[in-house]
Parts: sequence; structure tokens; C-alpha cells
Amino acid sequence: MVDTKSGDDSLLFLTDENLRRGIEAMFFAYRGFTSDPDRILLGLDYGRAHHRAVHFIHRAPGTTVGNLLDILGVTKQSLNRVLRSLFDECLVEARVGRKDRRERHLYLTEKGAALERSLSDAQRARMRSAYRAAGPVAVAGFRTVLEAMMDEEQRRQYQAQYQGAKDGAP
Amino acid sequence: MVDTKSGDDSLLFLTDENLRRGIEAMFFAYRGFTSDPDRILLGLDYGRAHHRAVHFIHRAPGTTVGNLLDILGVTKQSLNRVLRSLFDECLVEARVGRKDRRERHLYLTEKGAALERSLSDAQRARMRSAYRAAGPVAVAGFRTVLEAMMDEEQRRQYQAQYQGAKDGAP
DNA sequence: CTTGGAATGTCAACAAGGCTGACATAAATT
DNA sequence: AATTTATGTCAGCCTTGTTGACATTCCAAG
Repeated sequence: MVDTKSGDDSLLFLTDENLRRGIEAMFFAYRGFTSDPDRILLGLDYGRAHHRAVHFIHRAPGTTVGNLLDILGVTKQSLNRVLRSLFDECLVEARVGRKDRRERHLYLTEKGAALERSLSDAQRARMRSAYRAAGPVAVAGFRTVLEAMMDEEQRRQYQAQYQGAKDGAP
Repeated sequence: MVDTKSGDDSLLFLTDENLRRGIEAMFFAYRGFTSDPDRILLGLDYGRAHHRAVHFIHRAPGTTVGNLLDILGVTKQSLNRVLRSLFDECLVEARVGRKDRRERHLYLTEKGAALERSLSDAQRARMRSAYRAAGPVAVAGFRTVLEAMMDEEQRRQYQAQYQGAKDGAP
């Protein structure tokens, strides 16, 4: 599975100590990862949950509520609270599905797109600086390990969540 | 900063699209990362916050409350609530500092160590399988990028948080 | 056409785990 | 003796997750 050159040394990267290091790296890095958007959201009336919703609506405009539920992995009640406040503040709008009029297709408004931009600019800036410092080979490894760490279902969603972005009428 | 071989192609890994992929990879991978311990904690009366405390107490036995506050980045009220329940359930014990008797040095009890083992076994199993699938080169890149993503202060704590683990008396 | 089930929305209640502010105590430091 | 530090604790608030119950709307199958 893994190419090795010298018999025993090859699995040294699988020691408990190394695994623990990886675990802590995830913990601390995730803190950094979320800190910039969190700072921005502090002043506004929004939280991390709003950020996630806005992110994935931006990513897949016209996605349905059900789609979003799958991606975010929360209950519809929880998501609904977030979406309601996004509707109220005119950051997101829902259009009734053309084919299936039970479905709501979600779109960012101008205002919503502006917030998304400011959040993802901050987050990408950190990511870019980390990528640049680490180099392309490290970045490839980074993504490989992260993908291997996901649940099956999450990996599917990660690899192709551009579905559900076609219908929708005013 | 980054070695390149062919002028323009070299920075293709810094496109917004790639950065966004990295951001989503972090999101989904972190979900997988926490899911196994979370499942274990569900039945018991504990949550992710207890896991974090137990993890770092195991990592640095004899660490002080203040140390833990720095590492976890929460308020003392929040941590105290967690520690109190860990004391009540006899998972953690606090010993008054020998040199500075204001300090409380924290240790896992047998029962606490058992919980820590079960949680970290689960988490390491996932990490090990991801590492194994990705290989040593990818793992090195993974860690490099994560470290570059941390805040200064978090990186310091990540690289050496074995301090404060010396004193303590029954 | 009727009915069953899917997609969505909403209300109420609750828990975990963050937060702030205020205050107490003991011990170290000046 | 006065101040600072480390810790604990009470009270109250917010966000974001949970469950359960129920209504609406509509597609699709009988």
C-alpha cells in the first residue's frame, strides 16, 4: 500500500506518537481555520452556522434545503432557524422549484454574496498563506490525508456536491 | 519560497478553486475526525469538551488549570464546569502544587485513563487508517500545511506543550 | 380521484458548551 | 501590609445543536 525503502523504518510514521501529533495538529489548525471568519461574524448577528450555510449556497446556487441538510449534517429545525434569519436579513432568497414546487431553491442575494465574499476572503487568505508556505507537494498530501479521514458519505459530498443547482424560478 | 520548475504552472495550486477545496476538505474531514469519540461520549454524560480536557491532561500529566486554559482557549468558567464533573465522576484528580500551592496539578485517575484510552483508540484508528492509505509523504505534507494554518500562539502550544508537567504532590 | 408519502416549515422544549460579570479565597510577591 | 496571581463559584446570557409534534403542499401510485 505504501512504498518503503528500508524494511522497518517504513512504518515509523504510524506510531501512536505520530498519530497523536496528527490529532493535535487537527485540533489546533481547525481553531486557526475558523478564527478569521468567526471574528468577522462576531460583530454581526451571525455565527458559524450562518457561515456554513452561506458558503454552500454560494458554492451550489439553487441547492435545495434537503441538499443542504445532507451536506451540513444537522437537523432541519436547526438549519431552518439559520435560514429564517438569513431570509429576514435578505442575505438569502428561496425560490419555489419549477419542477417540484415543494422544493425551495436557495440563492444568495447581493448582500449575501457580499458577506460570503468577506468571509471566504478571510478564510482563503489564511489557507493561501499556509499553502504557499508549505508548497504544492505538501498541499497534495494535506488533501489526500483529509480525504482519507472523511466518512464515506462525507467524501462523496466533498467530491461532487454541485448537484441540485439547476432548477428554480422567481 | 516554493520551488518551481515551469514558470506559470507553479502557482496553480493557489487558485481560489483549490483553496476552496482545501477549506471544504477541512470542514468534512473535521467532522469525520470528531465523529468516533463523539459517538462514544454520547452514551456517557460527557461531551467533546470533556474529551479535550482528558486528552490534554493525559498528554501532560500534572498540567495546571491555567495551562489547560491556555491550550484549550476557553474561559475558566467554561473549563471549570467540565473539570468539576470530571472530579465528581473521579476521572481526574487535582493535587495542590508543591512549589506554588495555589496551583492545581491535574492527573487522570485509572478510570479517567480508561476513558482516554477508549476515546483516543477510536480517534487514532481513523487517523492510522488515513495515514496508511495516504502514505508517509502525504502525511508529512498534511502536518506541514496544518502547522502553517495555526495561529502563532497555537503553533507554539502545539510544538511544545509538555511544560507544567513536573510538580504536584498528594 | 383519492391516498400515501416526500419535502418543507413551524412551534415548543431542552441540553451542551461557549460567553461575561462579579465576587471569594488562598497563597505568592513586592 | 498591600497587591497580584491562580483558582473556584454563582448567575445569567447566547448559539447551535437536539427531539417531538404537527401543518402544508404537492408528486405519484393505486
